[in-house]
Amino acid sequence: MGLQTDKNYNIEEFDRPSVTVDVLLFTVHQGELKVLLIQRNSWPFEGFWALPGGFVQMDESLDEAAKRKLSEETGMLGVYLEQLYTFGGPKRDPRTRVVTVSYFALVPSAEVGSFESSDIRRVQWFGIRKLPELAFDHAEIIGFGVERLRNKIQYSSLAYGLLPDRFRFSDMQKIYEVILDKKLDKRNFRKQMMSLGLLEETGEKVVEGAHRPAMLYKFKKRDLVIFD
Amino acid sequence: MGLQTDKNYNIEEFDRPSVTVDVLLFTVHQGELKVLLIQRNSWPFEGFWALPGGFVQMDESLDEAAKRKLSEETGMLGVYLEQLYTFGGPKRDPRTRVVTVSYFALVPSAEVGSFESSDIRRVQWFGIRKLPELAFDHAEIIGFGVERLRNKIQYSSLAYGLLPDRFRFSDMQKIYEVILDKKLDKRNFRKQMMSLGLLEETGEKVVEGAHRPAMLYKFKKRDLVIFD
DNA sequence: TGAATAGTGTCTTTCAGACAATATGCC
DNA sequence: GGCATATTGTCTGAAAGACACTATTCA
Repeated sequence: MGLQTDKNYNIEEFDRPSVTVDVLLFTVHQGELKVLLIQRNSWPFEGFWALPGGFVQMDESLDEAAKRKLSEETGMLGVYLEQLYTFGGPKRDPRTRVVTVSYFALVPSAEVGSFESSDIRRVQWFGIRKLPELAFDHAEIIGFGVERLRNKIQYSSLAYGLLPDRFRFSDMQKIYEVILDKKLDKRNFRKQMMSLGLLEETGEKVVEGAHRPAMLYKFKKRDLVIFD
Repeated sequence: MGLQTDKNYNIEEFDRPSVTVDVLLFTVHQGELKVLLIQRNSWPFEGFWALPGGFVQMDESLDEAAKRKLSEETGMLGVYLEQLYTFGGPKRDPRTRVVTVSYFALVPSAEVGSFESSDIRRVQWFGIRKLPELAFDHAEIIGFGVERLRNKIQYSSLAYGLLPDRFRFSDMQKIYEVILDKKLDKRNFRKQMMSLGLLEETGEKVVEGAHRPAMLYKFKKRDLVIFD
């Protein structure tokens, strides 16, 4: 999938790069870490999948641009966004020089499938081990984001963004196991999480199936420090 | 120091931001954490101090731009650079929209004073507690960089960039103490550093003054993983 | 009562932090 | 010998990791 070129496009016509934002939206669903992608419907990389994103407008901050693009392209609102890294190799976009500021976001599994796209392009979640053909350097960006996710989850209450308001301890443990790609010990995991002092019991229980019901927990405050 | 404006400058003439790089060059010198600044000699913020940096050219990567700018403005070569964060508020530069990708670099104290500027502007090190009036949002960028420095030093062999080839344990300890802004215990510090397995004795000793000479140490490999 | 998941405690090892005495060289 | 810095080890408390049994519900 070599880069395409277009003779009608004069790269010298512009003396400054374009600036875009790209958003890595992660979730854990059905035991897999997934990222949201959008299928491109125009050159370049027509038909390839890409991260939601687009040009930064002159009167909005980078954070605002990321929030806006995520909302426009996926319908997601109120998602916590964090700047990840800026990619700016001179050849990463065949149209012109494009510098992209990547962002990183997390949503609970329940949101999967709840987005509404404002245009005809397809929007879909992909397991990070089963990615389709990706446009631009988006494979690299996703790799970078996954790496960051793995690092951060160990030192922050990052899982907050991936869980619904109320959840079972086993739900939370599964999320950690999927991201870290290893089994964790139930007792040690509970000890660690509780020692952070961020969780509280709700008193509610989930009765489902032929086994002891699970207590539901929630994070103590809405204004948590989600990332370090 | 409100933002200045220039009626001759038509902000609407451009539909895309300019992209710059700014380099935070840190060192520890005489018991202080210092950052290198350059005095501006033109509008805007004429006479104010600013981080070395400038526009990214169309055919160079962001990393290359940072390296080039550092070299052009300070004469420093072969310095390890790491991308820090991208600042892109719509009002941060009164000329036009400017998105700046900040970089982070470290040099040993011995390099202080050894730079040569290729133009007339003044280049000078400032202790981070004694900063002059800064241009743009550079105070914020420096604050961000110092924060990152403090965080990283605890989990990486970051001090490598701040030390000369051979150094005493007490040199290294002083650097940690300055950055973390607290006294450390000699014995515990030595234990921790040695347990990383990155240091080795050189066999050389420094004889200077009326006391026991200190052994010189060095980092084991040139191709260290300097940052996590 | 068997199947399935929830929930709990102890022991060991490891790491961080507090803490003080001896070693070496110069004057 | 006195001074200045270098070098070294032990103890304690906290946290991480290994490890197995009991509890609850439903079929």
